[in-house]
Amino acid sequence: MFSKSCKYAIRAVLYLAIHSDAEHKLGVKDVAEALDVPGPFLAKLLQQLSRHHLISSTKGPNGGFYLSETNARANLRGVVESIDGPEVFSSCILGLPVCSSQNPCPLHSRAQLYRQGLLELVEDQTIKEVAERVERQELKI
Amino acid sequence: MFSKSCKYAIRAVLYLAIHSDAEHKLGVKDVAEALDVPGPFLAKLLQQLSRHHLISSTKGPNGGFYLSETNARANLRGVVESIDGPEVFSSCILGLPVCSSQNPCPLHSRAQLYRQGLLELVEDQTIKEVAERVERQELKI
DNA sequence: CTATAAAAAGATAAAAAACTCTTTTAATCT
DNA sequence: AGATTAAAAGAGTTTTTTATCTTTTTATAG
Repeated sequence: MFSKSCKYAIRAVLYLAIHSDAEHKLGVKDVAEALDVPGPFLAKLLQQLSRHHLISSTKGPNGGFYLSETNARANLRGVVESIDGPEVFSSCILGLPVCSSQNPCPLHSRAQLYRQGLLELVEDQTIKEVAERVERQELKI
Repeated sequence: MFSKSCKYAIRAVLYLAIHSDAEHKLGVKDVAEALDVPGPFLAKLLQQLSRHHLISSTKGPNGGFYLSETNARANLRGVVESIDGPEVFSSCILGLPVCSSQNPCPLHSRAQLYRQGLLELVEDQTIKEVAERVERQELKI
């Protein structure tokens, strides 16, 4: 469903939500090791998220990545769209160039249901909320 | 969501459901041109589906691919599983190696909803039914 | 039984995604 | 100001997915 990159990105954002803030920034290495994902690759993803203002970062000593309060109040949709592109939520499930309610593919109407589920998945709770749930229930990222 | 291969496969199966039967077999080229997908690549996919008995084929003059009555009474789940693997319907949405109701990832419970939608999409109608709808409503494949 | 048509199989090539390494830039601390 | 730290940026490399080409097998028709 989501690309590998996107999965890494979501997990990294949740990790930052739990373990970082403006006073406690984390280096790429910290996050990469904690999540067991390739460091230099994750760096690229975090840079991309940072450029899109979905996470925050500063350079230099004591620099690193972190989630600002504002970042944490957003939901995961932006993260997904930033990495996999906005079309993951709208593109035709059969890959047809044109597919809409007007001109639907054979699976269009049913695909809407699953699409809705997907949107709710990333939209109906903030990153902070997900992160708090992870802490409360001691979930693994 | 589905790989490109899988999208081609679904469309090809629907095309066969509409335009072929045991007496009217189609060559790879016919299908590839009708769907505007790369011929040799589609050939591989059709061979794979044939090996898994999801579509039928015969060699030689007047040979080709077609859907038997039995093939057409199945649903699309087998097609998807044959190409993209069965795990598309069960693997963790965050890519975690272990993720279950016992040991859920942060998005697990909500992901179930979308997963359910996906399964219904491919399971709750037969290929024949989808194909008939395509004909009735003149849908594009 | 021979020629032919079409799928099956195998081997190869191109494109995209995933991953790595090196250099540059910008903060901070002494 | 100079040294240092860590992100940003750029330039590769590897792996996987997508696509192509060639040869082999098998069924049919003449």
